Amino acid sequence: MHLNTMPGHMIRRLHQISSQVFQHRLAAAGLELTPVQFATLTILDTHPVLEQAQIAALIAYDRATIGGVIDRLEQRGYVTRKTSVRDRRARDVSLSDAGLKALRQAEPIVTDLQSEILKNLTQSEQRDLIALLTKAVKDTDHDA
Amino acid sequence: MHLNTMPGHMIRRLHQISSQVFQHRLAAAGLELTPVQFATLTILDTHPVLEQAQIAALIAYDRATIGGVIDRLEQRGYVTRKTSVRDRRARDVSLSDAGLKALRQAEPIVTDLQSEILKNLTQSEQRDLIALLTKAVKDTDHDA
DNA sequence: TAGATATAATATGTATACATACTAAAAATA
DNA sequence: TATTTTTAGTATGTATACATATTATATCTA
Repeated sequence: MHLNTMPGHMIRRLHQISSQVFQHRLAAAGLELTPVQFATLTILDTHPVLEQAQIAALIAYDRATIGGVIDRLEQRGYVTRKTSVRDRRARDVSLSDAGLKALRQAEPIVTDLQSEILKNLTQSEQRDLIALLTKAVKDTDHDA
Repeated sequence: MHLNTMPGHMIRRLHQISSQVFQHRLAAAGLELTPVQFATLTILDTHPVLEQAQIAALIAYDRATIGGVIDRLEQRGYVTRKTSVRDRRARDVSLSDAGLKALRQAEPIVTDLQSEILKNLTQSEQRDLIALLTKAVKDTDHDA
């Protein structure tokens, strides 16, 4: 059994590299945002108010995990959370001014670091990989 | 900022799909092995004895994480661990009979599930993706 | 509309994943 | 060889990641 021929193994390793580059680059810029936290802030930037379940759906996440992510973002003052008037089970989450500021600081760094994740590939290969990843992830149903 | 054009985000999502397919397929077969546990057993299958640091290096892992993985594999009787005679800091890890048996049961399922992870891609696209992943992960130094 | 079903979020438990600090032991070097 | 540096593993703390169970609230349906 050769791990290096198994996409699952290679995907795990690239994900690992990706997370590390992200964390290190942001830390080097004095920011402390995880990839998931960044994704959450990004989604909230284009949707003024979202319930946690909607955030989970938009960035393809588990509801339980998102709860913790929002907890930490709220503690740091990056998002606000209040019970929805429409549905008292739901919590309306919004980006705060501080959250927007952090997001704007992070954006150029995150854009920049993408090519570092794929620095072993040529520009053309990077485009190919992104296209393949996009198609691979395209939502038919991997869960069915 | 569009998450869907960022390799980091797409890689995270594909990794997520990959982990879920792995977990569900193995559970459906009555086996409870995580991707990392499987990778560890696989490496030990081709190396009779390995120190934890060597395992970490071979499957590209953190030493602290591997410690926990080995703990759980040892608890379940899949590996044995004893202090190295050559270096009293190190622990020699080996596959047990039970571990080998679990590995042999898991192997065909894991081989099988790889194509399910990439089921949105054609055979040719799957090959292209694996080639690109291999090159992307190729060890120059992402950590430097 | 009452009872069944579904859903939003939380709580709990397990397993990565990694940084940092720590201990013990080995290796390097002055 | 004494001292410094490095290394192997563990401990601790934070943050995903997800399964399962629970609670509160909506929604569906008989």
